[in-house]
Amino acid sequence: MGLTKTEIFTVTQNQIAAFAKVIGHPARVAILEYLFKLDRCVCGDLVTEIGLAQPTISQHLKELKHLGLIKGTIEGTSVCYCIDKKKWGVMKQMLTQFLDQNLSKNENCC
Amino acid sequence: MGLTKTEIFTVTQNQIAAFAKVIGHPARVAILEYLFKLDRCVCGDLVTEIGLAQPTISQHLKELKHLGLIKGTIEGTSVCYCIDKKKWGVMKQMLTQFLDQNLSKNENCC
DNA sequence: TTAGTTTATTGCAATATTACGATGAATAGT
DNA sequence: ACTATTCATCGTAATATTGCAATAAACTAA
Repeated sequence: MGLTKTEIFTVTQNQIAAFAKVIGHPARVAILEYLFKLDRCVCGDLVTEIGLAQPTISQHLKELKHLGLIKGTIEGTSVCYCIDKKKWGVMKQMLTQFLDQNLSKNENCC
Repeated sequence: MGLTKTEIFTVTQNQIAAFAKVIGHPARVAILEYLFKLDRCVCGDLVTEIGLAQPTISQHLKELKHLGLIKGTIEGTSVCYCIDKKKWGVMKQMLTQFLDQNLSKNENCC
């Protein structure tokens, strides 16, 4: 069907999945890394930096914006994007907690 | 096209995306959480626990296994799954490093 | 106003993902 | 051998994602 049955999972499980999903594409990873590297609002040069067509980049930015991970401010003809640090912190907390589940208790298995 | 252009990204970017992608579905989040909760090999009851049809669960397990996050050992008629702690550690390290990018340097932006 | 610049949106094609019924393969118990 | 159980695979339908050309929208500068 291609349609995720979100209703049978918890809110937290769906949120973790949503955050992870948006990172689950190398173009979006590259965009986020670039925004972090410059550590300022980036106006325009994302298309040449990443190497995908402008509509494609725009679409990836839209998804990142939709989750709130980046925010864009209009600056003349161009739009400047940067990380939303608050939302990034929320994501980091959720994913870290998921990744930090205890690995060690049981050693006599597998 | 529906086809990711992996060749224009770095190996690390693709790996981060691949790990994140597999977590990017609530069923797989639920499966992993359940395996952690029990902290032992789980034989069989994943289907009833998660609430999706058996072929669907089997497919999600296959993806988790393909990335090496879980391993399954045949135990009579059933197959027992558990977290591959070593691989989990690798993923945790990669994603944590990505999430820990410095947020603080520049405060006079956005 | 006109032309140039930059980003968003639309429309489309190709591929991927999600889900499940039906079936197959392997084993255990009788 | 027969049956039941469990998991994997196949086939299929529905939806989602990725990518880009074409176009629109919004602003700047002359």
